Amino acid sequence: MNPRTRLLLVDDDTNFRERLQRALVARGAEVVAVASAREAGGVARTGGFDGAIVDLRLPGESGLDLVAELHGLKPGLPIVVLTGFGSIATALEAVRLGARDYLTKPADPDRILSALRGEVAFAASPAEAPPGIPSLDRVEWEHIQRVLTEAGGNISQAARLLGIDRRSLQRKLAKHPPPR
Amino acid sequence: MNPRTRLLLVDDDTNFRERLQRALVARGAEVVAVASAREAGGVARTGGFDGAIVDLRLPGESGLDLVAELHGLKPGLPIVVLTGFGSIATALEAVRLGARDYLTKPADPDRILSALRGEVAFAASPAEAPPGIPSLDRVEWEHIQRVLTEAGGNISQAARLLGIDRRSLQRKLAKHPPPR
DNA sequence: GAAGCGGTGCGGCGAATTGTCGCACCCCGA
DNA sequence: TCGGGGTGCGACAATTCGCCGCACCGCTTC
Repeated sequence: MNPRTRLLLVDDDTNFRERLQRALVARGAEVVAVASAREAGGVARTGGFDGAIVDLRLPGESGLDLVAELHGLKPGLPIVVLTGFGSIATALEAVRLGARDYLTKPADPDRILSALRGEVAFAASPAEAPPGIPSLDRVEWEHIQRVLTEAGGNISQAARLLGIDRRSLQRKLAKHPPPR
Repeated sequence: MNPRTRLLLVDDDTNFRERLQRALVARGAEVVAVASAREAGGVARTGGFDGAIVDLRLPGESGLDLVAELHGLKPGLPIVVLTGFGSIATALEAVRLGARDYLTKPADPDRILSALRGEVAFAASPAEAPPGIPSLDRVEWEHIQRVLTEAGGNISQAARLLGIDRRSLQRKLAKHPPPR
């Protein structure tokens, strides 16, 4: 990440995009941030980028298509896909289309950078890290966190998305600091 | 799937393995089923297989290692990875190691076969199928199903794994036919 | 500036769910 | 035949949830 890496950031969530852009710039990268696949296609054609960060849920065109497009433009380009809460199917699809890695959204900037560098970060140990079976509370908690992030921290909206009462969400958040 | 396809099935769960084997045989395949990575490595070396189905959580060696081994033995071999409840990270890792697809475990035999054939089944539409945000109930229910399968239908054990009371699990199962 | 709108925190209360204990029954290996 | 473990189910108290309502705030629009 040294000679002024140029990155293309594509995400329609303004807040998230700007925060991530700042974080990446702070780490020494040059970041071109756009909000749509259309814009991304345009600027990608102009400049030589060293990597791309693509949100999967984009207005209009799917991020998946953008991945394919970017990959076609410059086959070796490291692309990482970001998404609010991903499915295994779309993750595999993204990789098949040329993405290098696939991260879920409350994503650590350092994690993103190392993914772009190709450090899979996880394959360190040959044996799989046995995840154990997550408790019900655990799963619930993680899902709440994902949706909350997805909703941009908006509790009311998150509650609607989760199909529970806002009050209940508040209580869950208040009690549940870390279920484990 | 015509001229007597030979498949290698690797899963340590006897019940699940035999059920799946029967289902595959019923669909016209010849199936060699083994319970461990060690056995799998042995028989894989002997016979010409047309595909392999590998459980990720195997006793001792990880299914991931087995995937790599099988892939090394015969690079073109279609391998699908099965797992009780998978993570995106391990799914990507499995594909990197040579697996063709990655399915979570209450898996439809037909789905497995089409995955082996390379029909990604999902990539039909270029645009992503927007999964929407799963409700809390939905997520809970799906997780319960996974764990229940993992426990081989043993309600008491599943309840322990989920960290809830057996009685509660019973009630959830009784009420929740399909939360949606 | 004053509505109007949507978000947040919080109290309260009846209804629904959960945790727990107990009991009866079954299957299976010692 | 006994003991261990699984299953279904009833009962009851303890929680939690759904659903009001209220107060307060920031923002956009008249």
